[in-house]
Amino acid sequence: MTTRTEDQQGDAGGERISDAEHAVMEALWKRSPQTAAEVCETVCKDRGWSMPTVKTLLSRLVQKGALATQPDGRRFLYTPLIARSAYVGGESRRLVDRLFGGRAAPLLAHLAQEEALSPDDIAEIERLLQEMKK
Amino acid sequence: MTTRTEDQQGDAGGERISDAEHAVMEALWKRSPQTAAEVCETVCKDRGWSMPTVKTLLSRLVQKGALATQPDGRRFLYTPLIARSAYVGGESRRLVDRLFGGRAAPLLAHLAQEEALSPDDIAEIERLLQEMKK
DNA sequence: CCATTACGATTACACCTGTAATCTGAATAG
DNA sequence: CTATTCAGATTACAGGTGTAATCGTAATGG
Repeated sequence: MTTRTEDQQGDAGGERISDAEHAVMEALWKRSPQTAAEVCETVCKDRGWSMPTVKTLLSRLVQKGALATQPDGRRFLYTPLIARSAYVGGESRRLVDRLFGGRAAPLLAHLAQEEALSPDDIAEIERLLQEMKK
Repeated sequence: MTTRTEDQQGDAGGERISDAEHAVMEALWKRSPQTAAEVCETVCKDRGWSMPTVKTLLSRLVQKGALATQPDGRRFLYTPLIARSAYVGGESRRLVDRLFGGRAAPLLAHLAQEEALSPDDIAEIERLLQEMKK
């Protein structure tokens, strides 16, 4: 059973994580726990956000069960509840299911056509395949 | 330059195509041109939609520049303006950029871990890589 | 003890999306 | 010529998303 109909990108809570929220998650996957201010430090630059925006996103992520909060005096420390690999795996599967009927090979073909594959990528993929076959 | 900052999934119009809209596009990529009724024939079953829903999606897609209309008596014939390969390529690139820093190899690794790669897939990917190296 | 700060919580609000019902005008049946 | 039908257009409306301002409260400086 390679194709899975039900989507479920990260389990924990099962709620979908939006694009903006994802940026916040990335910051916390890179390092955690962090305070809201620290997260902002990381993402506000890149995305042109202000603190309130980050606060909102953090709250929504907590609601969605994607982050845990741990009180630290007057503030919160935020920690991811879903692993990056779970999220990434889920999103990848979603794409492959939606666009390629669940088959990864056509995806690779497209990436190749789009020149998204460098020679290094090709070498690395071959290495991966070798390992997989073992 | 493997990583592209600007997103641009299908060019024509540049507007993003939503999930529901994508289902309609698929029907028209499979065969075109088609009338709204014909499209509904294809998708209403699968998605549990009614005609009005399909009409709305078709209209939005026309607005977004993803579909062309060609009057046929009282009704319209709809034809995709963006190629499926362009859409699929764009979406794939978006995912790879967003989650894997633009590198395809880690994506493959994840698909492998998630067991989304069958032995057939692996064989086919190897074949693709061989061709690419030529 | 009081004024200011620094947080998280609440509220805001416009746009997008999913999902339709209703309107309007033209073709067609009688 | 008129009533019905059928197509696209307009409107609807709740929930999600991006992006924030404001509120309430607890700590902190003086």
